[in-house]
Amino acid sequence: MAEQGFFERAYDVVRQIPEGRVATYGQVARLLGEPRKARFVGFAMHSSPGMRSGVPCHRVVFKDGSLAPGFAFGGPDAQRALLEGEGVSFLADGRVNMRQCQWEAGL
DNA sequence: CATTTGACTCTAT
DNA sequence: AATAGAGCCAAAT
Repeated sequence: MAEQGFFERAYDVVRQIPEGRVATYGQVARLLGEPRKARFVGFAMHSSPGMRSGVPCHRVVFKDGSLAPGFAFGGPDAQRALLEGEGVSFLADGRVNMRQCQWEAGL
């Protein structure tokens, strides 16, 4: 089963994100070996079947720890509640505490 | 087959 | 420090 596309590979990486942890689009893209395709990672999420397929797109955030305002699965507000439910820490700015919850592949 | 677009990121001002 | 603009590359039309 080779890669059916960049998207499928992106889902595979995002799917490996443990609970209570978040990853940036760029980081996921880097794990794929293509740090320049950060845009496609997010693009893949939008086009992806969603968490229904086991792709926790809500665990994927910007490098700043912020989300995609208006494009989140129901609003960044919902994502905050969801991540908090997984044990992710949040800042007063409404951004994920990357320093504490950014997923580190291979660690 | 060529053009447009897009959940990003970096660099410059 | 914050804001603005350009770059990137693959998939969809």
